[in-house]
Amino acid sequence: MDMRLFEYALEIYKTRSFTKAAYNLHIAQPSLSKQIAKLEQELGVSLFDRKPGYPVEPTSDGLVFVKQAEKILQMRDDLKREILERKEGIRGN
Amino acid sequence: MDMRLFEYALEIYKTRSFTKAAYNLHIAQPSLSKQIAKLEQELGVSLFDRKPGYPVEPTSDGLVFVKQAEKILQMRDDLKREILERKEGIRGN
DNA sequence: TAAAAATACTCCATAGGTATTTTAT
DNA sequence: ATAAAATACCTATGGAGTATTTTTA
Repeated sequence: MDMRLFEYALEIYKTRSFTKAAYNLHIAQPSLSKQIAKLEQELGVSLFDRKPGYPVEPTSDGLVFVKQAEKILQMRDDLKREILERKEGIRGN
Repeated sequence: MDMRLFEYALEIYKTRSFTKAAYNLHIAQPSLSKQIAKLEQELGVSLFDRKPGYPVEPTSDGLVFVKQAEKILQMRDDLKREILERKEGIRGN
């Protein structure tokens, strides 16, 4: 379960669509479907309800997952930025 | 920058050694060295000071990185556990 | 000279791609 | 009939391995 999957799940949540999410993530739709299917298998729960003709809906597990994923991604980005700041700031310690 | 790298950096921090960390992580020492080198390049900072004959020391950037990495890994594990609990608990929502 | 990390390759697992099929409206 | 997701199969990137060299105390 790595962070790429967090980004994938989050984008599906935001767009309510595998096709749109894949487009925004710059990967092909089947690649995205496969990754999510694998993640759902690994967790043993379904994260999204799909029904052709309707928007993709997160399950209650999916909602928990996506919300926490968002926090974790935020922390990672904060860390990256902090290292950047330390590198460029006037700081010799 | 994915979570595998967080685990790698954390183990080096704990053991103060690439060789011991690689052993604990069940990967070869050169593989670990390569991954850390790549990470350091990506961040543009050095995370660990190596000197043959002395324990590996985290740099100040390395310390910041490792501490935050630890928190992020903890959150990921919490999420995994939470999904598990929801699956197995008496919960129908 | 002995230890630990770095290099230089080789290999393979899997993320990702293309083509097609299925599904529900 | 259509649009979106799933399935089947193929490709290739990069994570990991083995062998070897470098470093410095």
